[in-house]
Amino acid sequence: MVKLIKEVSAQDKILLAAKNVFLAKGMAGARMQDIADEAGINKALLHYYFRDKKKLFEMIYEEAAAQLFPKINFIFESEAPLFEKIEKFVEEYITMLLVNPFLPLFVLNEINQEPQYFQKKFWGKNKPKPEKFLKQIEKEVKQGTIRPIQPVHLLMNMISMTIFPFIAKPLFQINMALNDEQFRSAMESRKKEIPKFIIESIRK
Amino acid sequence: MVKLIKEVSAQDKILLAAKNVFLAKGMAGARMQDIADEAGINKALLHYYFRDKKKLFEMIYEEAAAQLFPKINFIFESEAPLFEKIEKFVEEYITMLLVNPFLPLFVLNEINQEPQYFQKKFWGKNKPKPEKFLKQIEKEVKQGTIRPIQPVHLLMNMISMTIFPFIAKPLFQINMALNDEQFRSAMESRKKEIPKFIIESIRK
DNA sequence: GTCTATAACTCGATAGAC
DNA sequence: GTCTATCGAGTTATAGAC
Repeated sequence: MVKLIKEVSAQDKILLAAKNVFLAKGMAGARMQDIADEAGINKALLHYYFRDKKKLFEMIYEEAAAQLFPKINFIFESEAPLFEKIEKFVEEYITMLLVNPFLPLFVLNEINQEPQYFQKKFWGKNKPKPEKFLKQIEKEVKQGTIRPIQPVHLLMNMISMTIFPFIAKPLFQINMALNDEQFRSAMESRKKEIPKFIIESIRK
Repeated sequence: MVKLIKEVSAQDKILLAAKNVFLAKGMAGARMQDIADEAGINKALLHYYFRDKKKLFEMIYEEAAAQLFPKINFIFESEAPLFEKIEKFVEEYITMLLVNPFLPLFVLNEINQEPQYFQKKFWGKNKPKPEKFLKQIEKEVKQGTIRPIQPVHLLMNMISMTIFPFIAKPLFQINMALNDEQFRSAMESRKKEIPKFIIESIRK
Protein backbone atom coordinates (compact mmCIF):
# COMPACT_ATOMS: atom_id res chain seq x y z
CA MET A 1 0.00 0.00 0.00
CA VAL A 2 1.25 3.45 -0.89
CA LYS A 3 1.45 5.78 2.05
CA LEU A 4 -0.03 9.10 1.09
CA ILE A 5 0.38 10.52 4.53
CA LYS A 6 3.86 10.17 5.92
CA GLU A 7 3.81 8.08 9.07
CA VAL A 8 5.68 9.18 12.14
CA SER A 9 8.56 6.83 12.88
CA ALA A 10 8.59 4.99 16.19
CA GLN A 11 11.77 6.83 17.05
CA ASP A 12 10.12 10.20 16.62
CA LYS A 13 7.06 9.13 18.55
CA ILE A 14 9.32 8.12 21.41
CA LEU A 15 11.29 11.35 21.36
CA LEU A 16 8.12 13.43 21.41
CA ALA A 17 6.59 11.36 24.20
CA ALA A 18 9.83 11.45 26.18
CA LYS A 19 9.97 15.21 25.85
CA ASN A 20 6.45 15.60 27.20
CA VAL A 21 6.99 13.27 30.12
CA PHE A 22 10.50 14.40 31.10
CA LEU A 23 9.60 18.09 30.88
CA ALA A 24 6.57 17.52 33.07
CA LYS A 25 8.14 15.23 35.69
CA GLY A 26 11.91 15.54 35.45
CA MET A 27 14.43 12.70 35.29
CA ALA A 28 13.62 11.26 38.72
CA GLY A 29 9.85 11.57 38.46
CA ALA A 30 9.44 10.17 34.94
CA ARG A 31 8.62 6.49 34.37
CA MET A 32 9.57 4.54 31.26
CA GLN A 33 6.02 3.17 31.33
CA ASP A 34 4.63 6.73 31.16
CA ILE A 35 6.74 7.41 28.09
CA ALA A 36 5.73 4.15 26.44
CA ASP A 37 2.05 4.89 27.08
CA GLU A 38 2.37 8.44 25.80
CA ALA A 39 4.06 7.14 22.64
CA GLY A 40 1.53 4.34 22.21
CA ILE A 41 4.14 1.58 22.23
CA ASN A 42 5.63 -0.73 24.84
CA LYS A 43 8.59 -0.38 27.17
CA ALA A 44 10.81 -2.84 25.32
CA LEU A 45 10.83 -0.64 22.27
CA LEU A 46 12.15 2.27 24.27
CA HIS A 47 15.19 0.21 25.14
CA TYR A 48 15.53 -0.97 21.56
CA TYR A 49 15.94 2.59 20.28
CA PHE A 50 17.62 4.18 23.28
CA ARG A 51 19.65 1.81 25.40
CA ASP A 52 18.52 3.06 28.80
CA LYS A 53 16.60 5.79 30.59
CA LYS A 54 19.67 7.96 31.11
CA LYS A 55 20.49 7.98 27.40
CA LEU A 56 16.94 8.87 26.45
CA PHE A 57 16.89 11.58 29.05
CA GLU A 58 20.10 13.09 27.79
CA MET A 59 18.70 13.37 24.27
CA ILE A 60 15.82 15.42 25.63
CA TYR A 61 17.98 17.45 27.97
CA GLU A 62 20.36 18.40 25.18
CA GLU A 63 17.53 19.26 22.85
CA ALA A 64 15.95 21.44 25.53
CA ALA A 65 19.19 23.24 26.33
CA ALA A 66 19.84 23.73 22.64
CA GLN A 67 16.46 25.38 22.32
CA LEU A 68 16.94 27.62 25.32
CA PHE A 69 20.45 28.98 24.86
CA PRO A 70 21.33 29.79 21.25
CA LYS A 71 18.86 32.66 21.24
CA ILE A 72 20.76 34.24 24.11
CA ASN A 73 23.98 33.82 22.21
CA PHE A 74 22.53 35.51 19.19
CA ILE A 75 21.69 38.59 21.21
CA PHE A 76 25.08 38.57 22.83
CA GLU A 77 26.88 38.39 19.51
CA SER A 78 24.79 40.83 17.47
CA GLU A 79 25.97 44.35 16.61
CA ALA A 80 22.59 46.03 17.09
CA PRO A 81 22.03 49.02 19.39
CA LEU A 82 21.36 48.23 23.05
CA PHE A 83 17.65 49.02 23.19
CA GLU A 84 17.04 47.06 20.01
CA LYS A 85 18.82 44.03 21.45
CA ILE A 86 16.70 44.19 24.58
CA GLU A 87 13.49 44.39 22.58
CA LYS A 88 14.50 41.53 20.39
CA PHE A 89 15.62 39.30 23.25
CA VAL A 90 12.39 39.71 25.20
CA GLU A 91 10.19 39.32 22.13
CA GLU A 92 11.87 36.16 20.85
CA TYR A 93 12.17 34.55 24.23
CA ILE A 94 8.57 35.04 25.21
CA THR A 95 7.40 33.78 21.84
CA MET A 96 9.41 30.62 22.34
CA LEU A 97 8.34 30.18 25.97
CA LEU A 98 4.66 30.49 25.08
CA VAL A 99 5.15 27.39 22.94
CA ASN A 100 7.45 25.62 25.44
CA PRO A 101 6.39 26.86 28.86
CA PHE A 102 8.01 23.98 30.78
CA LEU A 103 11.45 24.39 29.25
CA PRO A 104 13.03 26.79 31.78
CA LEU A 105 11.98 24.95 34.94
CA PHE A 106 13.10 21.65 33.44
CA VAL A 107 16.50 22.89 32.38
CA LEU A 108 17.18 24.92 35.52
CA ASN A 109 16.26 21.93 37.62
CA GLU A 110 18.66 19.64 35.90
CA ILE A 111 21.40 22.27 35.97
CA ASN A 112 20.91 22.49 39.71
CA GLN A 113 21.05 18.71 40.00
CA GLU A 114 24.36 18.44 38.17
CA PRO A 115 26.04 21.77 37.49
CA GLN A 116 29.30 20.09 36.46
CA TYR A 117 27.58 17.94 33.83
CA PHE A 118 25.91 21.01 32.41
CA GLN A 119 29.14 22.96 32.40
CA LYS A 120 31.07 20.20 30.62
CA LYS A 121 28.35 19.45 28.13
CA PHE A 122 27.14 22.88 27.10
CA TRP A 123 29.96 25.19 27.90
CA GLY A 124 32.16 24.07 25.05
CA LYS A 125 32.63 26.02 21.85
CA ASN A 126 29.06 27.26 21.74
CA LYS A 127 28.95 28.80 25.18
CA PRO A 128 27.15 32.11 25.48
CA LYS A 129 29.65 34.90 26.06
CA PRO A 130 27.97 37.87 27.69
CA GLU A 131 31.16 39.98 27.76
CA LYS A 132 30.34 41.86 24.60
CA PHE A 133 26.84 42.71 25.75
CA LEU A 134 28.13 43.78 29.17
CA LYS A 135 30.81 45.96 27.58
CA GLN A 136 28.19 47.58 25.40
CA ILE A 137 26.21 48.58 28.48
CA GLU A 138 29.34 49.90 30.14
CA LYS A 139 30.09 51.99 27.06
CA GLU A 140 26.62 53.52 26.98
CA VAL A 141 26.98 54.45 30.63
CA LYS A 142 30.31 56.16 29.97
CA GLN A 143 28.86 58.01 27.00
CA GLY A 144 26.03 59.17 29.20
CA THR A 145 23.37 57.63 26.95
CA ILE A 146 21.99 55.67 29.90
CA ARG A 147 22.21 56.23 33.63
CA PRO A 148 24.95 54.53 35.67
CA ILE A 149 24.05 50.88 36.27
CA GLN A 150 26.11 47.76 36.80
CA PRO A 151 25.84 45.73 33.58
CA VAL A 152 25.40 42.47 35.47
CA HIS A 153 22.27 43.75 37.18
CA LEU A 154 20.75 44.96 33.95
CA LEU A 155 21.36 41.56 32.37
CA MET A 156 19.93 39.69 35.36
CA ASN A 157 16.90 41.95 35.44
CA MET A 158 16.14 41.42 31.77
CA ILE A 159 16.46 37.65 31.94
CA SER A 160 14.56 37.39 35.23
CA MET A 161 11.55 39.41 34.10
CA THR A 162 11.36 37.44 30.86
CA ILE A 163 11.68 33.90 32.16
CA PHE A 164 10.43 33.85 35.74
CA PRO A 165 6.71 34.26 35.08
CA PHE A 166 6.76 30.99 33.13
CA ILE A 167 8.45 29.19 36.00
CA ALA A 168 5.96 30.59 38.47
CA LYS A 169 3.01 30.23 36.12
CA PRO A 170 0.69 28.19 38.39
CA LEU A 171 1.54 30.44 41.32
CA PHE A 172 0.65 33.59 39.42
CA GLN A 173 -2.43 31.94 37.98
CA ILE A 174 -3.74 30.91 41.37
CA ASN A 175 -2.73 34.14 43.05
CA MET A 176 -4.19 36.49 40.48
CA ALA A 177 -7.01 34.22 39.34
CA LEU A 178 -5.88 34.05 35.71
CA ASN A 179 -7.10 31.32 33.39
CA ASP A 180 -4.80 29.98 30.69
CA GLU A 181 -5.94 32.45 28.08
CA GLN A 182 -5.52 35.40 30.43
CA PHE A 183 -2.06 34.21 31.33
CA ARG A 184 -1.09 33.85 27.69
CA SER A 185 -2.39 37.31 26.99
CA ALA A 186 -0.45 38.77 29.91
CA MET A 187 2.76 37.19 28.60
CA GLU A 188 1.99 38.50 25.14
CA SER A 189 1.74 42.03 26.48
CA ARG A 190 4.99 41.60 28.39
CA LYS A 191 6.80 41.56 25.06
CA LYS A 192 6.30 45.32 25.01
CA GLU A 193 6.02 45.95 28.75
CA ILE A 194 9.41 44.55 29.76
CA PRO A 195 11.52 46.52 27.25
CA LYS A 196 9.54 49.63 28.14
CA PHE A 197 10.07 48.99 31.83
CA ILE A 198 13.81 48.62 31.31
CA ILE A 199 14.25 51.53 28.95
CA GLU A 200 12.24 53.88 31.18
CA SER A 201 14.55 52.91 33.99
CA ILE A 202 17.91 53.39 32.33
CA ARG A 203 17.60 56.00 29.56
CA LYS A 204 18.46 59.58 30.33
CA MET B 1 25.22 11.96 83.62
CA VAL B 2 24.09 15.54 83.44
CA LYS B 3 23.92 16.86 79.94
CA LEU B 4 25.49 20.27 79.87
CA ILE B 5 25.05 20.59 76.16
CA LYS B 6 21.54 19.94 75.02
CA GLU B 7 21.46 17.03 72.59
CA VAL B 8 19.57 17.28 69.37
CA SER B 9 16.60 14.94 69.38
CA ALA B 10 16.38 12.26 66.71
CA GLN B 11 13.24 13.90 65.46
CA ASP B 12 15.01 17.20 64.89
CA LYS B 13 17.97 15.51 63.25
CA ILE B 14 15.56 13.82 60.85
CA LEU B 15 13.71 17.02 60.04
CA LEU B 16 16.93 18.87 59.32
CA ALA B 17 18.28 16.04 57.20
CA ALA B 18 14.99 15.69 55.35
CA LYS B 19 14.98 19.39 54.62
CA ASN B 20 18.46 19.25 53.13
CA VAL B 21 17.75 16.20 51.00
CA PHE B 22 14.26 17.15 49.82
CA LEU B 23 15.29 20.72 48.97
CA ALA B 24 18.23 19.42 46.95
CA LYS B 25 16.50 16.55 45.14
CA GLY B 26 12.75 17.07 45.37
CA MET B 27 10.15 14.49 46.38
CA ALA B 28 10.80 12.12 43.47
CA GLY B 29 14.58 12.34 43.57
CA ALA B 30 15.04 12.00 47.33
CA ARG B 31 15.73 8.58 48.90
CA MET B 32 14.84 7.62 52.45
CA GLN B 33 18.33 6.14 52.67
CA ASP B 34 19.85 9.54 51.79
CA ILE B 35 17.88 11.17 54.58
CA ALA B 36 18.84 8.46 57.07
CA ASP B 37 22.53 8.83 56.15
CA GLU B 38 22.36 12.61 56.38
CA ALA B 39 20.75 12.31 59.82
CA GLY B 40 23.21 9.65 60.96
CA ILE B 41 20.49 7.11 61.77
CA ASN B 42 18.84 4.22 59.93
CA LYS B 43 15.79 4.01 57.71
CA ALA B 44 13.59 2.24 60.23
CA LEU B 45 13.78 5.22 62.53
CA LEU B 46 12.47 7.52 59.85
CA HIS B 47 9.33 5.42 59.69
CA TYR B 48 9.09 5.31 63.44
CA TYR B 49 8.85 9.10 63.69
CA PHE B 50 7.10 9.85 60.40
CA ARG B 51 4.90 7.08 59.10
CA ASP B 52 5.95 7.29 55.47
CA LYS B 53 7.89 9.31 52.93
CA LYS B 54 4.87 11.36 51.87
CA LYS B 55 4.19 12.47 55.45
CA LEU B 56 7.80 13.45 56.00
CA PHE B 57 7.86 15.29 52.73
CA GLU B 58 4.73 17.23 53.56
CA MET B 59 6.26 18.46 56.81
CA ILE B 60 9.15 19.91 54.83
CA TYR B 61 6.98 21.24 52.02
CA GLU B 62 4.69 23.05 54.42
CA GLU B 63 7.60 24.47 56.37
CA ALA B 64 9.16 25.71 53.14
CA ALA B 65 5.97 27.29 51.86
CA ALA B 66 5.39 28.87 55.25
CA GLN B 67 8.81 30.44 55.04
CA LEU B 68 8.33 31.70 51.50
CA PHE B 69 4.88 33.23 51.53
CA PRO B 70 4.03 35.08 54.74
CA LYS B 71 6.57 37.77 53.89
CA ILE B 72 4.68 38.48 50.69
CA ASN B 73 1.47 38.71 52.62
CA PHE B 74 2.97 41.19 55.01
CA ILE B 75 3.86 43.51 52.17
CA PHE B 76 0.46 43.09 50.61
CA GLU B 77 -1.32 43.95 53.83
CA SER B 78 0.82 46.83 55.06
CA GLU B 79 -0.25 50.47 54.85
CA ALA B 80 3.16 51.85 53.89
CA PRO B 81 3.79 54.00 50.81
CA LEU B 82 4.43 52.16 47.54
CA PHE B 83 8.16 52.78 47.20
CA GLU B 84 8.73 51.83 50.81
CA LYS B 85 6.88 48.55 50.32
CA ILE B 86 8.98 47.72 47.30
CA GLU B 87 12.21 48.42 49.14
CA LYS B 88 11.13 46.37 52.10
CA PHE B 89 9.94 43.42 50.01
CA VAL B 90 13.18 43.15 48.05
CA GLU B 91 15.38 43.63 51.08
CA GLU B 92 13.64 41.04 53.23
CA TYR B 93 13.27 38.50 50.49
CA ILE B 94 16.89 38.59 49.41
CA THR B 95 18.05 38.35 53.03
CA MET B 96 15.94 35.24 53.45
CA LEU B 97 16.99 33.71 50.12
CA LEU B 98 20.67 34.17 50.88
CA VAL B 99 20.11 31.86 53.84
CA ASN B 100 17.76 29.49 51.96
CA PRO B 101 18.82 29.62 48.33
CA PHE B 102 17.11 26.35 47.34
CA LEU B 103 13.69 27.28 48.69
CA PRO B 104 12.16 28.86 45.56
CA LEU B 105 13.15 26.17 43.08
CA PHE B 106 11.94 23.48 45.48
CA VAL B 107 8.57 25.08 46.12
CA LEU B 108 7.94 26.09 42.51
CA ASN B 109 8.76 22.58 41.39
CA GLU B 110 6.32 20.99 43.72
CA ILE B 111 3.64 23.54 42.88
CA ASN B 112 4.11 22.64 39.22
CA GLN B 113 3.85 18.94 40.06
CA GLU B 114 0.56 19.33 41.91
CA PRO B 115 -1.00 22.76 41.58
CA GLN B 116 -4.30 21.54 43.07
CA TYR B 117 -2.62 20.23 46.23
CA PHE B 118 -0.85 23.53 46.67
CA GLN B 119 -4.03 25.48 46.11
CA LYS B 120 -6.00 23.44 48.65
CA LYS B 121 -3.27 23.40 51.24
CA PHE B 122 -1.95 26.93 51.20
CA TRP B 123 -4.72 28.97 49.74
CA GLY B 124 -6.96 28.81 52.77
CA LYS B 125 -7.41 31.65 55.20
CA ASN B 126 -3.78 32.77 54.99
CA LYS B 127 -3.64 33.18 51.26
CA PRO B 128 -1.77 36.20 49.98
CA LYS B 129 -4.19 38.74 48.60
CA PRO B 130 -2.47 41.06 46.16
CA GLU B 131 -5.60 43.12 45.46
CA LYS B 132 -4.72 45.83 47.94
CA PHE B 133 -1.19 46.21 46.59
CA LEU B 134 -2.47 46.25 43.00
CA LYS B 135 -5.09 48.86 43.86
CA GLN B 136 -2.42 50.98 45.49
CA ILE B 137 -0.43 51.00 42.25
CA GLU B 138 -3.54 51.86 40.27
CA LYS B 139 -4.22 54.75 42.58
CA GLU B 140 -0.72 56.15 42.22
CA VAL B 141 -1.08 55.98 38.46
CA LYS B 142 -4.36 57.88 38.58
CA GLN B 143 -2.86 60.49 40.88
CA GLY B 144 0.00 60.88 38.44
CA THR B 145 2.63 60.02 41.05
CA ILE B 146 3.95 57.24 38.82
CA ARG B 147 3.74 56.67 35.08
CA PRO B 148 0.94 54.52 33.63
CA ILE B 149 1.74 50.84 34.13
CA GLN B 150 -0.40 47.76 34.54
CA PRO B 151 -0.16 46.78 38.22
CA VAL B 152 0.19 43.08 37.37
CA HIS B 153 3.35 43.71 35.36
CA LEU B 154 4.92 45.79 38.09
CA LEU B 155 4.22 43.03 40.61
CA MET B 156 5.59 40.32 38.31
CA ASN B 157 8.69 42.38 37.57
CA MET B 158 9.44 42.94 41.22
CA ILE B 159 9.03 39.30 42.19
CA SER B 160 10.90 38.03 39.13
CA MET B 161 13.97 40.21 39.62
CA THR B 162 14.13 39.29 43.30
CA ILE B 163 13.71 35.53 43.11
CA PHE B 164 14.94 34.39 39.69
CA PRO B 165 18.68 34.88 40.23
CA PHE B 166 18.54 32.34 43.05
CA ILE B 167 16.80 29.81 40.84
CA ALA B 168 19.33 30.36 38.07
CA LYS B 169 22.28 30.63 40.45
CA PRO B 170 24.51 27.96 38.88
CA LEU B 171 23.71 29.27 35.42
CA PHE B 172 24.69 32.81 36.31
CA GLN B 173 27.74 31.59 38.19
CA ILE B 174 29.01 29.55 35.25
CA ASN B 175 28.08 32.18 32.70
CA MET B 176 29.61 35.14 34.47
CA ALA B 177 32.36 33.22 36.23
CA LEU B 178 31.26 34.16 39.75
CA ASN B 179 32.42 32.21 42.77
CA ASP B 180 30.10 31.79 45.74
CA GLU B 181 31.31 34.90 47.50
CA GLN B 182 30.97 37.02 44.38
CA PHE B 183 27.45 35.71 43.84
CA ARG B 184 26.50 36.48 47.44
CA SER B 185 27.90 39.95 47.09
CA ALA B 186 25.97 40.53 43.85
CA MET B 187 22.73 39.50 45.55
CA GLU B 188 23.55 41.74 48.48
CA SER B 189 23.89 44.72 46.17
CA ARG B 190 20.62 43.82 44.44
CA LYS B 191 18.81 44.81 47.64
CA LYS B 192 19.41 48.40 46.57
CA GLU B 193 19.68 47.90 42.81
CA ILE B 194 16.26 46.35 42.25
CA PRO B 195 14.21 49.02 44.07
CA LYS B 196 16.27 51.67 42.32
CA PHE B 197 15.70 49.99 38.97
CA ILE B 198 11.95 49.89 39.57
CA ILE B 199 11.60 53.37 40.97
CA GLU B 200 13.65 54.92 38.16
CA SER B 201 11.30 53.23 35.74
CA ILE B 202 7.96 54.26 37.18
CA ARG B 203 8.35 57.55 39.04
CA LYS B 204 7.59 60.77 37.25
C1' DG C 1 10.92 -3.79 14.47
C1' DT C 2 7.58 -4.91 17.77
C1' DC C 3 5.64 -7.58 21.17
C1' DT C 4 4.98 -10.55 25.81
C1' DA C 5 7.05 -12.35 29.62
C1' DT C 6 10.21 -12.11 33.07
C1' DA C 7 14.64 -11.34 35.22
C1' DA C 8 17.24 -8.10 38.06
C1' DC C 9 17.22 -4.46 40.98
C1' DT C 10 15.83 -0.32 43.78
C1' DC C 11 13.49 1.38 47.43
C1' DG C 12 9.78 2.21 50.75
C1' DA C 13 8.02 -0.09 54.49
C1' DT C 14 7.57 -3.65 58.29
C1' DA C 15 8.92 -7.41 61.74
C1' DG C 16 11.11 -8.37 65.58
C1' DA C 17 15.34 -8.41 68.66
C1' DC C 18 17.44 -5.53 72.06
C1' DG D 1 13.81 4.38 70.93
C1' DT D 2 17.02 2.28 67.93
C1' DC D 3 18.83 -1.33 65.35
C1' DT D 4 19.36 -5.44 61.71
C1' DA D 5 17.15 -8.16 58.56
C1' DT D 6 13.86 -8.81 55.19
C1' DC D 7 9.62 -8.43 52.56
C1' DG D 8 7.14 -6.91 48.63
C1' DA D 9 5.75 -3.33 45.28
C1' DG D 10 7.23 -0.90 41.58
C1' DT D 11 10.74 -0.04 37.83
C1' DT D 12 14.44 -0.57 34.71
C1' DA D 13 16.17 -3.60 31.59
C1' DT D 14 16.65 -8.03 28.94
C1' DA D 15 15.30 -12.62 26.61
C1' DG D 16 13.16 -14.57 23.16
C1' DA D 17 9.03 -15.39 20.11
C1' DC D 18 6.99 -13.53 15.99
